[in-house]
Amino acid sequence: MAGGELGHLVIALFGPTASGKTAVAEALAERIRAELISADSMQVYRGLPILTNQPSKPTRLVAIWPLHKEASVGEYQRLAHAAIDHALAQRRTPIVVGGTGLYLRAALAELQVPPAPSPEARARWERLYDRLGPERAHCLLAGRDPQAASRVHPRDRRRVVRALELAEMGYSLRPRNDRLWSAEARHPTLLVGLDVPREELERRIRARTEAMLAAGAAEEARRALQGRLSTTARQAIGLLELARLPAREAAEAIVLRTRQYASYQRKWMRRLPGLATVDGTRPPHEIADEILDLARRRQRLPAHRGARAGA
RNA sequence: GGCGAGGUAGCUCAGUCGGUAGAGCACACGGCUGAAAACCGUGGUGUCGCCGGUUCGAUUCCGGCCCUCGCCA
Repeated sequence: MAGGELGHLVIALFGPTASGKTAVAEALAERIRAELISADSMQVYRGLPILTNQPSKPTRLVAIWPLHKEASVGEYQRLAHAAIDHALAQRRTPIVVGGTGLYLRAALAELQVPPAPSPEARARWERLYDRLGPERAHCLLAGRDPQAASRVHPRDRRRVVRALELAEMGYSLRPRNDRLWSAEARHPTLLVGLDVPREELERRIRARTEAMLAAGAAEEARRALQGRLSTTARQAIGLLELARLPAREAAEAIVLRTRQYASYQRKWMRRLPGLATVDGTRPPHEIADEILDLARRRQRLPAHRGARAGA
């Protein structure tokens, strides 16, 4: 049988920024043969190690793309699946650590990812949307893909445009197998969420922001902005703030956006099926022990129950 | 001290010719399938600075007081 001490089990760690995911993952890697794999839409970029809080221990799918590259879940998904399967083949336990809910689900499951439009098609549909206005554009979509239209709000320009592109190419925005919000996974998976109370998280976010500034985040941002930035990379928290605002204001803006991001991640945590919550305020090595305990217990269950728990 | 401007939501402000008020941001909740640190939707959270007067009724008009900012002393 492939896999190490824990067999074919994949361990996935989720939680808000500053909940201590990285430290716990590293503590786990000290205890078992493991392979750390990042599920983070910003850590994939090269050139922002401080702002995106990249781990210091070797981790897959970190710093793999230049800042001018447009990120894509589909592309990330292929790399993540390869990394996970490779680790298992080497009898290592893949530990998927992520802050980006969509990326985490893409790494664990087989999401259907329809093809990208040509830039021309996108521009054409965007112009049409702007010319018709939300209501009539949505009507047009309803005529071509009623399923998609019923799930998309007329004012959601991005999704109406995307659905129109896909309809034109013979696809639908609504996939046949909706695996995003299910517990389905490619391998038996233990999904753990680190829970940290709001007030404690706020303290950690402030401390981390100060630490980033002290570590030279402003210089990192300035350097990154000298090159071409993809629309995805330029969304990194702190990048534009540090370039445009005085240091104090930038720090406040970073704290605010990080807090908002953390609250978005908590939402994902509530919603991810099959997620086991552990107390993130305890020391990382204790949390790691608790997770290994959960993992070993999971391994004693019949495979089909392990794979489908919470589905 | 004098003159001027102002005190309305957590913040920045609008408004009410007298019938207890609303925008943006923040915040909360929900959605999401080649952008997700993105994007979309829903929700107003309030001694209208304080005290008194006029009035059926004052956040609005009148008087006094307190506070903030600016200019002049």
